[in-house]
Amino acid sequence: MTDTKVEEKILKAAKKEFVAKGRGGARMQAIADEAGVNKALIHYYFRSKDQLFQRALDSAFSELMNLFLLDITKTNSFKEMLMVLIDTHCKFFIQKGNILNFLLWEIRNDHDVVRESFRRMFDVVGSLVARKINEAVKKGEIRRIDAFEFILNLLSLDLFFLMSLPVISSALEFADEQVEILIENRKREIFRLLWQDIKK
Amino acid sequence: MTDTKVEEKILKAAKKEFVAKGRGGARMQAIADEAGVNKALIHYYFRSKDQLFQRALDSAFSELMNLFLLDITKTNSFKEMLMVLIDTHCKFFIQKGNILNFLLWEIRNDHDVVRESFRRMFDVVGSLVARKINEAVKKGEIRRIDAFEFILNLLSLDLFFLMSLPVISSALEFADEQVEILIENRKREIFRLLWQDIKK
DNA sequence: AGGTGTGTTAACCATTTGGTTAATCCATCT
DNA sequence: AGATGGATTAACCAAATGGTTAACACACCT
Repeated sequence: MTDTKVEEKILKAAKKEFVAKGRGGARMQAIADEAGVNKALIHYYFRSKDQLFQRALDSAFSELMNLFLLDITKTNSFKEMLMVLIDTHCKFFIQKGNILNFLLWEIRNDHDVVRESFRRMFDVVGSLVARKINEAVKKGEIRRIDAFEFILNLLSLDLFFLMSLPVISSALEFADEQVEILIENRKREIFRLLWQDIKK
Repeated sequence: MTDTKVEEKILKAAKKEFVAKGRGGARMQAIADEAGVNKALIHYYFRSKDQLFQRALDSAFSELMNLFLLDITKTNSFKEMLMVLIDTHCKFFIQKGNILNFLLWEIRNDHDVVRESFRRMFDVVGSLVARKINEAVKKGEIRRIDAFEFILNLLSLDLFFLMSLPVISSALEFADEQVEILIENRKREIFRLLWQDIKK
C-alpha cells in the first residue's frame, strides 16, 4: 500500500478530496497531506489543479462505467440479472460514498468533458441490455419493453435512493441497523416494482 | 422588478450564484455584480458568506418544500393526482434548473442544517399522501400500498431523470425539440409504471 | 438649516491558495 | 568517486477573495 507509485497515491487522494469537497472546495494542500507528499510534487506530476481534477474526474467516471459494464452475461435469467444489478449498484454506492453526487454536480456545467465517454457508455450498456432483453423476450420470460426507458427506470430507482440516503437517514434519524433494513426493503421494493411490470 | 428591496435582490442573486457554482465556487463579487450593488452591501445585509449561503439554502429548500406541498387536495382521483404530481415536478425542475443537484450536493456533508425542515417536510408530505392513499383504497381505486415506498418510487423516477437530463441530452446530443419529446415520453412512462402497479 | 441614522460606495487589508523556484536527496551509470 | 538526472522539499510569490473601514449620499425629522 505504502509503496504504490506516488502518482497513483496523489490521484487517489485527489479523488477523495474532490469527491468530498467538489472542484472548487478541494484544496491542493489537503490532497498533498492526504497523499503524504509535498504540495509541489502534485504540480510536478499533474501541472495544475485543473488537470488533476480532469484526471480525477476521468478516473471516477471510469469506476462508474465499470460498474455499469459489470459482467451480467453470467446470469442465467433476466430476473436474476435484475436482482444482481440492483444489488451491485447498492453495494457500490454505499461503499464509494457520494461519487454519483459528485459526478452529477461537477458535470452539470461543462459536460463537454465527459460527453464522449458518457455517450459510449450509453451505447455499450444500452446495446448490452437490449440484447439481454431480446433474449428474455424470445424465451418468453418478459414482455417486449423499451431498453432506454427500462434502464432509466432501473437507474432512477437505484441511484436516486442511494444519492439521497444520507439525507433521508439523517432526517429520519435512523440508526445504522435501521438504515440497513431500509436498504434491504428498498432493494426488494425496487425489484418488485420493475419485475412485476415486465415479467410475462 | 428593479425597485424590489435590495436585500431581496441580493438574496436572489446569491441563490443564482450558489446554485450555479456551489458554496465554494460562488464568489461574493459575482453576487454583487448580479445584484447590481457594491460588495460591501452584501456584508451590510448578511454579515458573511456563510450566513448568506445559509439564507440562500433555506430559501432554495423552501421552494422545494412548497413544490411538494402543492395543493393536491383539489384533484378528484388518485390517478389524476399522480399525473398532476409528475407534471408539476417536471415543470418545476425544468424551470428551476439544477436546484436539486445543488441541494443534494451541498446538504450531503452537514445535513444538520436542514434536518429539521427536511423531517417536517417528510412528515407533512408523508401524512398527506398517506391520507390520499387511504381514501383511494377505500374507494377501491387502488390497492393498499406503503406510502413511504410509493413516494420514494415517484420521486426517484421523477427527480433522477430531471437531475440527469442535462447530461443525458448533452451526451446524446439531443436538440431542444427532441428533449421535449424525451420528457413527454418519460412522463408517460413514469405514470404508466407507477399506475399499473397500484391501480385496482 | 442642521442634525441623525440608514443605505451605499471606493479603497483597503489579511488570509488563503494555486503555483513556482532553487536547492537537496538519492539511485544509477561510468 | 564523481557525474547525471529524476524525485522531493522548503520557502516563496502573485493573484484571488472574503471581509473591513471610513467617507459619502440622502431621506427624514426638528
